[in-house]
Amino acid sequence: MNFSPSEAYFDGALADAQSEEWGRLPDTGQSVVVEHTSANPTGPVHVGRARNPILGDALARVLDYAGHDVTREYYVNDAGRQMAVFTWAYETFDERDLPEPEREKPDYELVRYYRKGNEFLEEGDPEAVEEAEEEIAAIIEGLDAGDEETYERVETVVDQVLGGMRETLGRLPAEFDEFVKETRFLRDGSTHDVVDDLRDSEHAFREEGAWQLDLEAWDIEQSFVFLRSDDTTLYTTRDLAHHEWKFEAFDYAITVLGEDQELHANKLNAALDILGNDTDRLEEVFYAWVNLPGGESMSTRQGTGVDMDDLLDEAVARAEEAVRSRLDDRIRGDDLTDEDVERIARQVGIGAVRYDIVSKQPTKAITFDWEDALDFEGQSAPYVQYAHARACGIAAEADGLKPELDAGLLDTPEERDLLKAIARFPGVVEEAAAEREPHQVATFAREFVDVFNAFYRSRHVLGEDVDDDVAAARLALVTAARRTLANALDVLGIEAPESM
RNA sequence: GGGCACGUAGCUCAGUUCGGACAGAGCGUUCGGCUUCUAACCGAAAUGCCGGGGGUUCGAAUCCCCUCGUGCCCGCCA
Repeated sequence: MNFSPSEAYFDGALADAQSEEWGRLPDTGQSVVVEHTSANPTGPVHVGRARNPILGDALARVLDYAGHDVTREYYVNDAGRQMAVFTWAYETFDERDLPEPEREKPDYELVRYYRKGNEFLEEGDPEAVEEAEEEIAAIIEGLDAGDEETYERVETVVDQVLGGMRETLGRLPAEFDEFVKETRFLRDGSTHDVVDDLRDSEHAFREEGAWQLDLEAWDIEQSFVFLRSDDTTLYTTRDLAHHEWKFEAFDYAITVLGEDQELHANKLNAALDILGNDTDRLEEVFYAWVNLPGGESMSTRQGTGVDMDDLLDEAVARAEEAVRSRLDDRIRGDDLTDEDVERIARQVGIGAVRYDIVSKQPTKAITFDWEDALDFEGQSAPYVQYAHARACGIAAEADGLKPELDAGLLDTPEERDLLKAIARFPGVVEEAAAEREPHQVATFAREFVDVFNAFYRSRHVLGEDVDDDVAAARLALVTAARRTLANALDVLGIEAPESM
């Protein structure tokens, strides 16, 4: 069977793609909360977890383009043992006994206490360690009981560290609509309500003083402890209350998690089911680790790994070098100021890092490699950004020419291929959103550029040998291509420079 | 031991849901292209038992079973 699209299809795509809204789908009326990153506020964001904010942010963006009402949530784990250890360490150790911070930034400054505290607990004098453990336990109990003073002590640490982390994440950029603190569900009593409800369920039992759930019916062999024998709650218990809040506030909830969280997620789902929730409204997107070349994993506690700030700085520095080295043989006469160079370097450098991560299937493990992450040629953000800048260049040189929306004048194979590629974009957004796979948009963007470059090479817009009406139609085509590129990059959270 | 994921050119990866044309890109290698809207680009060449074995099918990278390798998980941690 053979069929081909009608002229109306090409005319429609050409017209629709002139809009800044190109690729956006009609409102679904559905609210979706995308929880991502949610890294414990223990120290600087490192590259080992870089996939979470980049994937999560891109996922939120593609769902937004697909017409959902998206809320981006960072769940702040401020109630666990880690934060109790951190708070104790912060109050106990003297700054004079700590090494110099790697950066003048609160997350780098405070993580020194956290590392020192952990080191002490591992290697310190047993009696002193026991004493410390008592203090730590007191903090956990204070939080669990909703004690205001304890809450404030912990908050002092959490808010400072989180502030530093937010700054780093903002560079990607990964920004959030809500920072939801775990302690909120202790202070409002909802965690303890969950405990009461679970205790009444037919799956609950008590063993060695701890309350737990038998999840055999969900094919989970390990039981789910929801109340310790000392009657304090666990992270997972609080997460149940957290998710009941999500069910209350949103139609749909998606969580971006590392693959190590899968069992936890399954247990959480089963317990939410027991509590009578519609767990079809909850979904997880898992990603595999970013590891270091030697197979070493990145750890905040141990201080191994590459800090995200260092990666981004290096990316921007290399991009600036690339921009400057090209300044001399630029043909286009738009003199770039130092400010322009810096802006472009930032857009290109950070875009390259983002694209490197967002373009791959999240379930595949990545070994971090400086050269690969900072490659500005081939299948990369700069490749797509460059095509966008070229398209902008044509528009900038086209003074006086008015675009003409007439696909009938665009009948060469290169023009037809480009029209078809433009027309595909909304469908790609729809598919990527439905599958929760932002990397499909990255693949589309790269393929789109191949088609655009074929057109760019063979069909000039501005030239003495091009008829005026054809030039006008081609200008409209270039505008549509430019819009497609800009919005595809926008879905991925990558900026589209108008000049490079 | 059990569960989940991954294995496609020297390297990094698309394609696997929903089976269909000689399996596609980029990097690297070899050759070629800036008096023409930006060469961070483009063209050409070489490179593959799609981890292995079996099965289903007219047809399998794709579905099923087995197997090998790698990562992650199997806490009254988060």
